[in-house]
Amino acid sequence: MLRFTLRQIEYAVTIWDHGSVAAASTRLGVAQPTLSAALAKLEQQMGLQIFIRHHAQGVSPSPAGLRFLTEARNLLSHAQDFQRGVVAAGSAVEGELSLASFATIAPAFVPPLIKGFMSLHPDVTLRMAEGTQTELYAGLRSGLHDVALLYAVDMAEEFTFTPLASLAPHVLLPATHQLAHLKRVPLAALKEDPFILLDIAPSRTYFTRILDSVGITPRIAFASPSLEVVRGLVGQGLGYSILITRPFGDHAYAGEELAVRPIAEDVEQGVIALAALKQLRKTRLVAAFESHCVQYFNTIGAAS
Amino acid sequence: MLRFTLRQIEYAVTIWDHGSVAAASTRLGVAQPTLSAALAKLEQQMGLQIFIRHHAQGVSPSPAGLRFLTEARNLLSHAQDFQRGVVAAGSAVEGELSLASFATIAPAFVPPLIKGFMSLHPDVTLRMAEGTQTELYAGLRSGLHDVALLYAVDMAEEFTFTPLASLAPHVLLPATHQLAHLKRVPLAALKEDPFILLDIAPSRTYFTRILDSVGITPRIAFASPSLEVVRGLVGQGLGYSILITRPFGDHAYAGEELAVRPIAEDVEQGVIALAALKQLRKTRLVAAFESHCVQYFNTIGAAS
DNA sequence: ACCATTGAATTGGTTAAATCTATGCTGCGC
DNA sequence: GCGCAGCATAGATTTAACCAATTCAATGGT
Repeated sequence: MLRFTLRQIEYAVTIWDHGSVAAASTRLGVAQPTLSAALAKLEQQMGLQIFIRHHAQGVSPSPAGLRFLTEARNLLSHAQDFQRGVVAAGSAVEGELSLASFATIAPAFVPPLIKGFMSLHPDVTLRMAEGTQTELYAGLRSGLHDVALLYAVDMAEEFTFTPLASLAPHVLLPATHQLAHLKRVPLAALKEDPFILLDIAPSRTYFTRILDSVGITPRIAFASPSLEVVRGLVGQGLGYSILITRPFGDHAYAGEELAVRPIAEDVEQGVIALAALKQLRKTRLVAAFESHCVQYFNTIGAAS
Repeated sequence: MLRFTLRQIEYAVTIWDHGSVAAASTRLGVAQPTLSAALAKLEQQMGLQIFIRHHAQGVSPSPAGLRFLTEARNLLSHAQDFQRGVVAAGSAVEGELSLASFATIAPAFVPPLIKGFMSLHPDVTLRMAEGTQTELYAGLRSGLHDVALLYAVDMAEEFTFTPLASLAPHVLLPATHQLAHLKRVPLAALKEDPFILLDIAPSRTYFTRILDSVGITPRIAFASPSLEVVRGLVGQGLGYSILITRPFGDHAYAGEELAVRPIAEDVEQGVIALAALKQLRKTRLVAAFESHCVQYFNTIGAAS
């Protein structure tokens, strides 16, 4: 158990600096007896006499007290530095921000987002992570991440969601497909085609829900958790797919040309949101990042 | 003003270590609501949420809280180290001891004293100083020295004195003096000789008091604050002196032979004592040094 | 030699803080 | 769904911090 308080240390060091209890009391804004009693108690708890009292001439440190006070001042500085750091972390936009992002969202949006944010707030260190929706939620719950960039589905009560953008899914066809010449492809026309599923939670349920909404029960030929593998399979002519994420250049990894077409039907859009734990009080840093995200997605006009 | 207490820090770190308020409360020996309230207050004062509460599953640090706790643990360790140091300084025989000594006492007694003490307590650092009686008293009063080795004269109420040895003064004559052949020299026989005075406070008053006690008003031919100068003057045949300190080999600096003789009359002895400030609570180190001094002077049989 | 001044300690009473016991509330596992 | 685990709240009590007024001791000026 600690036998002293920081306040006692602060008092003792101030008395040392002023060479007098009375002078220190005005400096600290407390009454002189308060200091006198606090000092006496500190000395008693430490079992060490710190000051020699000179009647009507203040006090001066004893030899042992001098060593005590020197170390005490170190400790006090440490405490003050600590507080400065904490106050800064809570009130200024600086420190460390842990951002997690859904795997298919990350490549397109995270780089420009953090570039913009870092240029606004150069003192911020960003820590990044990717994962499935389940991992992101677990990470928020456990305090691993401050915020997560994800699709606004499976939204539990315990999180707050700030909608950032609404993205339309598109149909992905081999360039050689007979419907590839259409500006907009009706899903109904693909009813009999083999379907290639991007199989990550929650994308899996989202895409099947879309097909269900237009009355299609897909014939799932392949399923892969990798976006690029799905695109490659489509490129090989093995079926069609529905995706939201659209990498630059409509070619698969191996180079096969792909046809990317809007869906003719009116289907549910994918809403990208920034999620955070509801019970967690927002730091200024998190608030700043959140508003930067909103502003960024407004700028690129992704919200439809 | 500091916005936290060491106790709050201690509580927060313990909660972190146990991952639970309840577990930490049993560990700390306080009730669970105490911790709950203390934590809530700390978070409020810091303007920062430190822990995420998981219902029925304890708590875990938030991202910002983790940084807070890491720094907080540092501060706590610092405080604990500090306390360990202070407790050790108060209770163990180690640390620093500031010893002042009267100039004519120092050369003969301080070296063997500190040699013996250091071999008993190797962890002690000794700081030494010399001075006149006035300077020694001032040094004790101001906290410059823990203890002072001096003659027990001018003993003010504010000091404690531990008598260590009682030393008889001796007469110092030129070897060629007509009384030099006597085993014991009566001061009365020197009534008309010129007197050479060691002129340091309080030696001056001590020696004149001795002469006064045997009915002599000395004819002071010379006075010097230096022991070796006095001995040299006697060696030159310029008079006699009375001294307590007796360097090895009865020769002056320049080599003249001196006759050192006991005083025939019964005169006041010089009492060497260890003085300390009465109002200053003794540390264990000071007490150990004091008893070592007593024991050392007993051993050499200097107390008569 | 006296007296005013300075500065620490003491006293008594008040307010704020820390802590306790008892109880309520909420999600998790069986 | 029901019990259990674990944090939060409420009310009461003890403890600590603080202040105003006073006392006491030593210094310095007249």
